[in-house]
Amino acid sequence: MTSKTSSRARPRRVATPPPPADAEVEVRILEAARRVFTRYGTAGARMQQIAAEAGVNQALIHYYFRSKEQLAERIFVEAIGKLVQGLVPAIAAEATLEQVIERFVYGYIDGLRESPFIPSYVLSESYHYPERLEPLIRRAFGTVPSAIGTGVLARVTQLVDEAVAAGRMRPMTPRQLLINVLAMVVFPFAARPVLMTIMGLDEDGFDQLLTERRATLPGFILTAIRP
Amino acid sequence: MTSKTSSRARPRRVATPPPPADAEVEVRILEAARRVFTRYGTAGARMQQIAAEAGVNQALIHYYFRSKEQLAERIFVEAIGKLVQGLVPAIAAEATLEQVIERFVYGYIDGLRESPFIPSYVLSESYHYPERLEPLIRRAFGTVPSAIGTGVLARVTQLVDEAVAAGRMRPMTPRQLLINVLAMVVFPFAARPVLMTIMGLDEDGFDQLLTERRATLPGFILTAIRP
DNA sequence: GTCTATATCCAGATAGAC
DNA sequence: GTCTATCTGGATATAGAC
Repeated sequence: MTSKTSSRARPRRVATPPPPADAEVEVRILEAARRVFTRYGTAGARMQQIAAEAGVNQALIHYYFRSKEQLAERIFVEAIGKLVQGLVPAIAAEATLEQVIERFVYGYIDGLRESPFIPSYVLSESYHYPERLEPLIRRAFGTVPSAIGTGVLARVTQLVDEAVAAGRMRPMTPRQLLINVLAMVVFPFAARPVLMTIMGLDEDGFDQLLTERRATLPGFILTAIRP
Repeated sequence: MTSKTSSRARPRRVATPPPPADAEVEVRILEAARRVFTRYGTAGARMQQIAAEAGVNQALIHYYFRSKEQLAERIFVEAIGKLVQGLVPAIAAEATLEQVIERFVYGYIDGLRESPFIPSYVLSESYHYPERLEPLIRRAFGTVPSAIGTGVLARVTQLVDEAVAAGRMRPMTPRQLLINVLAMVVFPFAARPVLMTIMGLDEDGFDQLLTERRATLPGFILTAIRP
């Protein structure tokens, strides 16, 4: 359906090494698309702006990526990947619940500070196109999306059971714990503009708030799960 | 600037009692607009769909609300109002920190369950049009936005000081506590589609999760602040 | 106030020269 | 591969009859 000698000018995307330096333009477009889509969302993004920021013209974007929709999907899948990648390794590590929580909080906050717009973008897109969510996640990870959740939850359950059995933790449903931790780490990023506005913070002020947060959040959570 | 005998056909909006039954169409449009804007966001919303859902034609929307932008602002301000209204009364009440937290969690979760899309909508719009946020909040409350935050924070500080002095709580910056509570209450709504997808939940399953959450969250928070 | 018809604009996408 | 020029559709907004 795609690899025939199509009469349309479309670059083949096959399992061969990428062209030497050819990729440069494509990369510039992708970077620009990342900026524009994450900032304005799929519906608000303009191909013209992507073209301008990439230093090319609109036609070239269509040459490389066919349509706005395909480009948008690509960026979204990428972003979802980033979000989940930060979650899984910390949780998979061989450690106690307390260590996992602490490492996750530190690691995820640090990771998000480097891409602070990802949470807002992903949540917003997921909300506006929920029906796309499942197939896109499936494409990103080659598995049913709920399998990710199930996998993570299974591991959290294991850690919780262990901690409860050892008397270090009071009983608690793993999924609520997971949501609590996720919420406290991700929410400040997702609500950033609102928090900045009602708290009267500028960029630096917000950054300080995050630093303070990183230092105090693990303690808060670990206290909350004590027996 | 608005009340002169303008030659343009635009309904006057003055401080007089609303017309008897005339308002019906306007209300239908507003309700439709609320549904469409909150669901698709300003950029994704279509005037045609609002017209269809209101059972009128596009021209009539422009007759009442002049432009898409003005209508969008109206809906957004309304939504912000709902979000903040749910926050302030619980916090203003004469009670201890523990009581305030418990009441707030119950009240806010219950409130959001009735308008479950408000958080996603407000966060998404705030992210995509951050520069509009301050004037809009100012218009909605007739005060500088940060005054809201400052007011809330002042009250939380008071409650925290009191609880710490009484030895019921370990020291903690009020703003981090506020963010923690807000995060845990709001995040599940804001991340609803993502959570449903990766946890493999349908509407009912998610509803159950919220019920479970309502029951367990106050305990989690109150444990976290213990000395 | 409410409608139909239409103007206007703008964005995504394509054609085709180089 | 990359460009300019252009097509086409769709969306907001207006004109004007009723």
